[in-house]
Formats: sequence, structure tokens, C-alpha cells
Amino acid sequence: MLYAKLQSYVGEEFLIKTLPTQLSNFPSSRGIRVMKCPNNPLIIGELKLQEELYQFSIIPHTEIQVENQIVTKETILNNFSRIYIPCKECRTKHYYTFILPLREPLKYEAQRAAQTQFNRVHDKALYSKWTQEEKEMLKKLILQFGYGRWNKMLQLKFANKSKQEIKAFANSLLRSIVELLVNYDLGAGIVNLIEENPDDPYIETNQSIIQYNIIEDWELQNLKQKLISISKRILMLAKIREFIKKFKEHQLKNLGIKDKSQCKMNTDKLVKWDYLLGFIPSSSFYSQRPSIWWTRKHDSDLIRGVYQYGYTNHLIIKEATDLCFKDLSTSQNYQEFPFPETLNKRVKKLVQIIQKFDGFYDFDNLAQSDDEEEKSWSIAEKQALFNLLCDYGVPIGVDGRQNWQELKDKLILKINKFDKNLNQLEKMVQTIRTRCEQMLMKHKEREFLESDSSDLEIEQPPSSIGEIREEQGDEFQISYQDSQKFSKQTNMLHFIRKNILPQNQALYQQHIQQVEKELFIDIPEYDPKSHDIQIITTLSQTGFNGLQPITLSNINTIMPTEQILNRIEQLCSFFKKIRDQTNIKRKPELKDDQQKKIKPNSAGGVNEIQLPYQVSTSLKLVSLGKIIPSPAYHSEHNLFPVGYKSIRTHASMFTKGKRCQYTCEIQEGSDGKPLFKVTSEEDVDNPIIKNSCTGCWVHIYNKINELQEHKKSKVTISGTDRFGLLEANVQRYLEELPNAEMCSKYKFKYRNVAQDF
DNA sequence: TTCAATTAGGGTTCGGTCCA
DNA sequence: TGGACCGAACCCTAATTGAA
Repeated sequence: MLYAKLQSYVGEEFLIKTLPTQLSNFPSSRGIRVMKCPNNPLIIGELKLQEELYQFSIIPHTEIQVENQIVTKETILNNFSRIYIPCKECRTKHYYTFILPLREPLKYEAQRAAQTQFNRVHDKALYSKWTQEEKEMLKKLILQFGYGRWNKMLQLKFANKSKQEIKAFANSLLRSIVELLVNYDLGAGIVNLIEENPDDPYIETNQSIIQYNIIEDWELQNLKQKLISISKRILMLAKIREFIKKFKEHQLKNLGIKDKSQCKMNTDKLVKWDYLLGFIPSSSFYSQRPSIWWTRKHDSDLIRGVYQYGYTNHLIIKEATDLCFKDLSTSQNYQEFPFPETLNKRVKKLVQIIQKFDGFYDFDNLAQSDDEEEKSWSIAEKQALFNLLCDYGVPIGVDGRQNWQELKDKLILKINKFDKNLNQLEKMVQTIRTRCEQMLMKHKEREFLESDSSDLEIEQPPSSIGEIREEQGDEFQISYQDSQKFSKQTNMLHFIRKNILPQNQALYQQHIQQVEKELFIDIPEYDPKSHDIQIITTLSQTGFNGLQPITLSNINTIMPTEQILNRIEQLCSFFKKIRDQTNIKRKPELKDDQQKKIKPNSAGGVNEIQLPYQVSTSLKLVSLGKIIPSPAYHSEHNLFPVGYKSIRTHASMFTKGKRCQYTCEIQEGSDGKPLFKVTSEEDVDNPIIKNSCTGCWVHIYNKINELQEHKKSKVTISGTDRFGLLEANVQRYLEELPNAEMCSKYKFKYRNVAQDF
């Protein structure tokens, strides 16, 4: 099966699927829908494939022209051929470009060919054995565990089935998905997953079943819109399966076990899962962590959890005894379990990271933690940062995000020459956090082993708990006690700032009566309503080290530091419990109704583009200009037509926070090179004229940067992007301009120019 | 060799759509 | 109505290319 795509010049797309692969099988009755015009119900064309050259010829039912020639049976359509379909009802011309599949569909095609070759026969006997419910269950399991987890499925739901029949039905499901998918790449990916032997039982797909007039099987018709995400998920789970499999094999090989069957023990217990993601550099994990305390250990347990307990089964993963998440709910460090959607996102992100290694996982090679980056920090700097974090935590800004600038400002007060940027700071904070987590984890493991060192031999020198030190060969060391303190205090501050103080202490106000009832304090006239907030706010502002005894408002009682800390700890664990119980959902952001998108004008062909043309919310194309076929007026990637004009809405150079319009123009320069001119609506008398588009915008960005409180040391910007020259639609139009084909350096993206000569 | 220009690609946010 | 998901848009940055 092949997919081809008809695309009009204004971006409408029509997908054609189910192209027959063999001419002899081409049924004369099966037409392919080419387009739909609002006045004319249908215009039908039939397409057939010429051998395997991916060239198509078209047999017209109506008068169809290609490149202004009437189509005959011999006409060969090439990539980007222009098809003209006249419509008697409409006055507008319909132009379509025929875009052939870009990738070689090797394996995909081979699969289909193999099916025909094996001449598979629908196993009616087996087919009737399965109920509709069982098929639905299989679908669910595949979406949770992925294709190929037959043992898991046998164990969970299909004790009375055989692996082979499960596989046969799973194959049928996957094939059905592919039949309905319009996305070629996804379809190919799914087909490549299918494992099938010639003598396996075979169940027909949906489409064929419909022909036999049998009931609709997988109820995919109702899921059409979800098909893309379903197939993406199946592919993702397959990736995880492959990854875990390779890891297990590698681990067992190291243990000298070549064949699983040789070992009667449960091999899972021998695998050291901690090394699962060990080969990936820490820097890959930094962004988008689900929570402040999230570390590599959580990442690898998340992947393992998904494999073991299924995708989206977060509650089970959270409680699972063999994963590290169960510790979160029991420990008193105010750590919240992330929302399901955050975890799903993380899983996807991790698979993306794993995928980059393309199957070459160097499990032996443990990535150094932060390598060069960490070396650039002096020990004194790291120590200062560590102390600051223990004391003050990471501040939270008004927007609810971590405020790294504030942390940096505070750090500068402690270190004279501090030259790191915010990104480096954030990474180092995470490094320190990871190290502390590792230390706590090691400690816990050792405690566990000392109490239960019976059956497994562990080659680790005995040592007393208090003396565990970092073993990374670094002079900056964090002791177990420091790690404990760090973890407790930073988490506490984070919890207070994130959950108790924001939104006018909403969470606190909601439960004030419960606080009064349940939390006792040994101070007469202590009023939780005002005094609790007073001490919590003070701690958040001063940090732990600067905390002094507080004079409680209105009652003039001095509360000693120790008692303050006890009370705050009490409050935090109280609210931690409340939070866990209520599982507060995120509020949706307010929607801005005014921001309505202006869709590109979809009528007419390229020559009839209606200017001005709103390309995106912040860019309007006013004029395309004229191509000058001189090398100075184009590059490999861009065309710079003289007279090109666009209007970009962007931050003002003069007023902070305001946006204004900039007119971008390309003019003919005196020295045979183009001039780039940007005029701000706030200063029309002084346009910025440079000999590169980036030059103009660097000037503007510098001005804007000067207005900011926290200035960047250097601005970087893509001028072609700001001019709109990188926009796909704009490029498409520019490529169609007269003389464009004479720009020798330019590589065309949308138009097949070689054909023009 | 250095610095600026340019490009590709990643991260984040937001709107739209479907569905329970 | 909210959750889940996708994709467009926007912004930023690392890497590459090109010119001085």
C-alpha cells in the first residue's frame, strides 16, 4: 500500500490512499477521490502505478490537464507535476501538485509483498473463538504495554489463550490501524513492528472483513481522530520494549548468563536497573523534569514502571514496591507526585532521548555527571551555592516558576566574581540535587543490605553508615547529613512557596479551621490565622540561617527560632497530607478571545495570491517583489527579491512591554547588493538600513535588550526569520516568482526546477 | 583566526479538536 | 466541561558557514 498526496498551492491537502501495487490487480471499479469542489460533488480520477518507479499515470474520467497538456494514458506524472482539473460549476481553476512519497518504503513494501506471497488465509475457526470483549481487552493491553508483550498479556488477562492466537489478533489490529491511517511514516512504522511467520494463524484486517460483510472488529472507525496518537503510542511502547530487552540482555551477559532458560531464578531480580539510563549524559535530562526533586533514578524507574505496569498506570507505578516512587509518599519531605499528564510527557521525552542513540546503547559506559560543565565551577563556588540552597532554596517568582535570576543575585553577594549564566546555575543546582539524592539513596540501600544481607552476595566493603562519602573523585563533597539537610530544607521551602503562600494563601485559608482544631501549639493567645502566615512568610523571605526569634503581631510574644521551625514543619506535613488527599488539579489558563487567528486565504492559485497576506499572527506579507537573478540577491537557502515587503509585530524598541509594527523591506543597493530596511512605526523617520536582514534585527534586539532589567550579554536572532523569509508559505510564493529558476545557488524546496529546463 | 551572519533545531506556550 | 493530545507559533541557542 502506498500513500500519495495531492496538495494545492494554497496548502489544501488531499490524501490518496490504497494505491494498488500491481497493475494486474488494479480493479477497474475502484476509483480514487481526487478533489471535492463545493459546487460539484466529485471529480474522479483513477491512478495506477507504473512498475516500481513511483511514477504515476492518470486515466482521466474528465478532461484533466497536466502542465497545460491534456492527459492521455501515456502521460507520466512526476513529483510536483501541476494537475489542472477543470470544473464546469466553478470559475476558479483548481491546481494541484502531486507529491510522491519522499522516503523509500522498503520494509513496508516488503511486508505487504510477503503477505501476498504467503497467500494468507483468514482463519475462520480461530476468528470465531474470540469474543468482541476479548478483542477490546487485547486492544487495551496493546495500548498499555505495547505490541509483542505476549507473556504479560497471557499472565494478566488471557490465561486461556495461546501466544500465537494473541499475536494473530494483534497483527490484525495493527494492520487495521494501518489501513485507516493517512500518515505514511506512522503507517510504515507500525507495519515494521508486525512479527509474523508463514505458519502463524492469520486473521483478516478490518477492511477485508468489511468486504466479507462481517462485523466491524476493532471499532477503529470511531477512533479515527485518535489513530495518530494510538499509533504513536504503540511505536513508543515498542521502543521501550526494545530498549529494556537490550538492557536486560546486556546485564545478563555481564553476569555470564547467555540463555535465559539456563537460569531458573527470575532474571529480573539480577538486573541492576539503576544503570538503565546510566549511559545518557545528565545534560539530556535537565529540562522539563516533572518535579523539583526529580532525578535520573526517577527517570529510569519511570521507564521501567511503564514497561512493567503499563503506560498511564501511574497509581500502580507510584505504589510499586520495586520502584523508587513509593518512598515519596511515606517520607516526610513534602514531595508531591507529578500529575499523570506530566508523567506521560516525561515518558515521551525519555523515549525521544533514547531514540537519539538509534539502538546503540553503551550500557557499560556510564556518563560522567556533568563533565566539563561541572569542572568550570570552583569548589568555593559550589560550596557557596550549596550553602545558599540549604538556607534559602530556589526562589519562586510571581509567575510561579523558579526565579533563577534572584538566586544568582543572592549568590553574587557571596562570591566576588561570579560569571556563570542562569542556565549554568540551573544545571549546577540540579547536579547538587542529584548528588544529594544519590547519597540518600546509597545510604538507604546500605541500611537495607545491612539488615537483610542473607541471600545475595554483594561485593561492597562494609563501612559504617555515617562515613559514606561521595565517590566521584571530586574535592567538593556532600556528606550524608548535609544531603539530608539539603533535601529537607529545600523541599520545605519549595512546598511553602509553591503551595501555601501563593494565591493569597488559598490552601491555608481553606483549611484554617482544621489547623486550629488539629495542630496544637504551646503559646497562649497564638492565633493560627495570622501568626502561622507570619512565621511562614518570614521563613520564605529570610531563609533558614537568617531566621531570628519573631515577635508575634498583636500579642507581643517572642517566639523562639526552634519553636518556629517545629511549627512550620508541623504545618508543612499537615498541608502535605491535605494536598495528597485532594489532588488539586491545575487551573486552566484564561483564554484570550481577542487572539483570533487569521487563516491564509485559501482561494485561488499562486498567481492569484491576495495581498496583503496574513502569514501568521505577527507577520503580514505586503509585497513579494521581483527576483533579480544576480548571486547577491539569493543564497542557498533564501531568495531576496527587490521590493519584498512584510510587516512584523514585535516588542517595541522604546517602551518596555509594548508591541509595535516593523515594516521590513528589501531594496536594490547601489553596489549590486541588496539593502535591508526595517522601519519602526514609532520612528518612521529613522529606518534601520543594513546589508543583511539579520543586521537590522540585531540592532532592534539590542535596543530592546537595553530596556530590560536583566540584560543579556549578547543577543542572537535570525533576521531571515524576522523578515518572514523562512516561512514555508512565503518561500512557496517566492519560488514561483518569474526568474526564480535563474537563481543558480538557490536550492528549491517546493518547486521542481530541474524540470523547467 | 576571529567574529558576525545564518541556519537548524529544541523548548515552551497556546489554541483547536475530540471525547468521555 | 475538563482531560488528553496535536500542531502552530514563538523564542532562544548551538552549530555551521562565510567574510574580514
